[in-house]
Amino acid sequence: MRPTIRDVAQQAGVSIATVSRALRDSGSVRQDTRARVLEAAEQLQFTPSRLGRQLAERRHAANGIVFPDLSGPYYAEVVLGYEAVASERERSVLILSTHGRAAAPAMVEDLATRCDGMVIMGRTVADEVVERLVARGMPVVLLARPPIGEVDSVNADNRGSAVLLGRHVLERGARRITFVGDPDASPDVAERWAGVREAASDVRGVDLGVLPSDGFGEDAGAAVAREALRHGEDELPDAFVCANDELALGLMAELGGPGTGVPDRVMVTGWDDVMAARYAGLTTVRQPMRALGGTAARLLDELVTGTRTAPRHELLPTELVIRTSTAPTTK
Amino acid sequence: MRPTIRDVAQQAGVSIATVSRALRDSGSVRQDTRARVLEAAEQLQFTPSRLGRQLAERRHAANGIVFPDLSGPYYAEVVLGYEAVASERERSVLILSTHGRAAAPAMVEDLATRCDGMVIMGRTVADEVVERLVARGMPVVLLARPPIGEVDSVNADNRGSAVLLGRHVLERGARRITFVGDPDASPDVAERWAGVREAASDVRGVDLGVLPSDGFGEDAGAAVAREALRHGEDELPDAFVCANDELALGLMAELGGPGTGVPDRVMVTGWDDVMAARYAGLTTVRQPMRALGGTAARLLDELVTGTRTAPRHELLPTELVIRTSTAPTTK
DNA sequence: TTGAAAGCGGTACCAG
DNA sequence: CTGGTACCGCTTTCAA
Repeated sequence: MRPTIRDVAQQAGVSIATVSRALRDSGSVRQDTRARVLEAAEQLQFTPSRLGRQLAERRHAANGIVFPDLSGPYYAEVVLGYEAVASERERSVLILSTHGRAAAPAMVEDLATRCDGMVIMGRTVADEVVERLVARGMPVVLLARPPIGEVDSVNADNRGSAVLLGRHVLERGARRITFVGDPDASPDVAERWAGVREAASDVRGVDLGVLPSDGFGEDAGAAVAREALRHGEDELPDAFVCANDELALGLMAELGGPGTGVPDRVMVTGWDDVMAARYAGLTTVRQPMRALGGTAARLLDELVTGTRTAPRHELLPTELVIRTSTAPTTK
Repeated sequence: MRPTIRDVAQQAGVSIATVSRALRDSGSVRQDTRARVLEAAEQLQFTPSRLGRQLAERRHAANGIVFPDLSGPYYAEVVLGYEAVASERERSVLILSTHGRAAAPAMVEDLATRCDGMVIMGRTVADEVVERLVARGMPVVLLARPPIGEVDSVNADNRGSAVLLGRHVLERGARRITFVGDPDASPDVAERWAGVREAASDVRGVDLGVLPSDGFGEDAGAAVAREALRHGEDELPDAFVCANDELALGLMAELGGPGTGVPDRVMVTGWDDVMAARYAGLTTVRQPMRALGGTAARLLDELVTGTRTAPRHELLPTELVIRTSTAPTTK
């Protein structure tokens, strides 16, 4: 059995109160008493029980983070940024991936009982679930998800970058533009679609449509491409603006390269700037993923420690990365 | 203040013992009593305190996982596989990334006080740290790290795949082979290097060397390539066998493509099969990353629940993925 | 079937 | 400076 504070007290010939004080440098303890306690603790290899301490302090010293999935480079980087800041602040990190499971709300509620505050990402649980948590006093920060009332939020500037991206393809001469990806599937995607629409509205004669994909993987992109090609080349738009890089990469692979495909017959853009995007020459938008996670951790910490009460909504800048998939067409 | 079990007891007009029994379906409680309790709990929106429960049960119902970093697709997938299995088993997941910080041992020790068992990946902390934890009775599973005594371990078959990979480039005609990556930096890499050596030892006239890279990123690969080119083309080996895909991709980008670079002048191979590898046509080795995490979670669960005591060492199969970076040379 | 009470392992207040 | 002790919120044994 692991030694308890009582064992140490006995060994050192003092009370448990003194042991507690000596070990945590709180209150005042005479030098030699402290020394005796420390020695006893050392001898017994005593480590205070986290459980006992947590109960007494009524805090977990842990934060949660809920994300839909960890696949792809995006979420992993965000979680990493979160973990780095949280552990700097002496708080452990509990992760929960919902995978779009129906039980997600229950899982999130459960997680809430194990931490002092949590970050909730994107499309994981409904707003009602978030509101219930907040109502119960749980500090919450939303990440990659539009603000809900007074709840803190951290987002990349999807809208702004989408406008820039839209203008970019318009400048390159695209007039028939198809947005690929389901805006209803994620708040981020909805913002991107809105931004592209905004850019298009500044130019007349633009033919803009949306093509909901079946998911956001490469195969979904490939499927979209095949479907588009099936309708004949004349039906092809000038540019496919995709909701993320995987879609775009799948699409590009199917459409073919320079000369007869991308970018000469049709431009393609993505979002996220994954590593493969560089190798494929994909024009895309880079997000500060680490910073998104880090900022969320910081905001949450302020909430948990009570340093701040007024809600904050952070919008982090993104960067347009122009590559060959939108190179000036030579046709 | 959140309601406690006492509030519910009072509201329902029973003792806290009865509330506990009713809520957790343990012991026997009369139907109508149970109903009263449930109603009271509902009215008060009572959720049992995890802290109280954990202390009483003396368990955390949480598992930890320690990894060096979450960058790159590899660790993220492993963690995801781990989380999926753990949460299936009703155990929360605490993550800790050491980043190679000097404080890593302390962080791991700290994590150990917050969970019932933990998975320790690769090069995060020294064997002594692991042994100390195990000696103290903490269930531990090693992941992507060679077995230590009786401690459970889960690994991909690095050695075996490395042999296959080595034979592959030999078959393709390579005789001067350079292994890129520092075998001392990670047990996985050491195994891969050993496998390549083994393959080479079966053929005579092979000139095999190792070139430690400065890290495992694309820039490290690029640096290696530049250095190699600086020595003149005659000094170039027939094949660069890289410890991972990022290295290989950085290397390839610098060496140039078909005709004058890869694969005609020099072959390149990687490890991991990241998404970009497909687009770059990189021959590589695919690991069952999700399964690595999932298996570790399963083993750990057996240890924590006491279902199994005999140590196990799992070796998961990997798959050689041949692409154009080792295409038969035409020179 | 139910209640009283003894922990679980700490923290922190209050006397001395 | 130190000790005694009342919690923190729940689980579980023991009697009734």
